[in-house]
Amino acid sequence: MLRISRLTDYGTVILVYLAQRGDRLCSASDVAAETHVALPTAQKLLKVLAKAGLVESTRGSEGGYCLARPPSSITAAEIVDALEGPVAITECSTEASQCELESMCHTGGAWQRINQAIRDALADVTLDELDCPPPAARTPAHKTAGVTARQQR
Amino acid sequence: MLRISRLTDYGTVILVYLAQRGDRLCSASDVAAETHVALPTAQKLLKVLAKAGLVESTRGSEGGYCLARPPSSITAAEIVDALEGPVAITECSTEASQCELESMCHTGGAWQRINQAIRDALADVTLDELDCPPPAARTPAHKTAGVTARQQR
DNA sequence: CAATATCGGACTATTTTAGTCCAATATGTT
DNA sequence: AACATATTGGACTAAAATAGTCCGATATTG
Repeated sequence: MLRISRLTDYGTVILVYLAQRGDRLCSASDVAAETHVALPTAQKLLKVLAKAGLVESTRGSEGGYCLARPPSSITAAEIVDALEGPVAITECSTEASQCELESMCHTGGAWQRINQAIRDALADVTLDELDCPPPAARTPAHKTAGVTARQQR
Repeated sequence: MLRISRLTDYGTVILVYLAQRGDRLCSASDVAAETHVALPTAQKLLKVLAKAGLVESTRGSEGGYCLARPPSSITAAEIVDALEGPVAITECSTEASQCELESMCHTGGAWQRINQAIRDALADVTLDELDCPPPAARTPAHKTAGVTARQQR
């Protein structure tokens, strides 16, 4: 259905939470408790985010995670890239793969354009914008105004 | 990885082929042979596309499929909608679902905006634009210029 | 009436995604 | 120095979405 994975969704919530905490370190347990993401899942996500360089980790007692950069410099595109790999609408956008079977593959350029447009849209939103529902302005004409779902398990 | 499903990819190829054929009827076997999509899969896709109103079907001997509307009036958004349901980046964009757990769901408005941007990008591309690599103009600055992959089975 | 082709649904297999767990390592405290 | 706490890394299982297949029914043409 052309959606981001649940893990990416959870990961975003976690990042938003870390953004709210500022520079203070948060253990994985803290994050899980506050965001209502299952602990093992939160641990997994924090590991991935750390490897991607979006959060920094401190080991040992009193250790924990915090954002590696200010929230205004982290974009949705980076988050998606970190959690589910580079955006690639069509299959061959990433790998060479066995295409061009007799050059009958007429679809191509346009999907690349769409892909780029999506990337642009993602790059345009930063973490601090994800923090809170829009400041009453922006684009108020949305039909399905429900808030993002999130379930415990 | 935020990609369209393979079926949607195949479906697009099929629609492009039908567009090239103009008003002439094509049997599912024809389509499968020409597009190199497995026959049962092509049948399935054509059924879905017919139900969505993108193609018209004629039964009986000498029957087949053809586009229901001119290619310039069919957008990528419609194709995606038909083949994998409405675009909904986040889980609750579609159903009410059990969200707002203690109103700690701060992520919301921004994803809706991203979702809308993606829809706009999809709505901006029509079937005849998907037909062929871009007419040398548009946005020539794309890095990954590979053509979309498609494999037999 | 026979041949061809869509229609509609059910069904299986495959792949991707979620989620869990455990041993190892690092840091601070007693 | 030893212990408690917390990250790290990888492997592993379970669940769900996606792909792909098949069959009987229906409609149309010759």
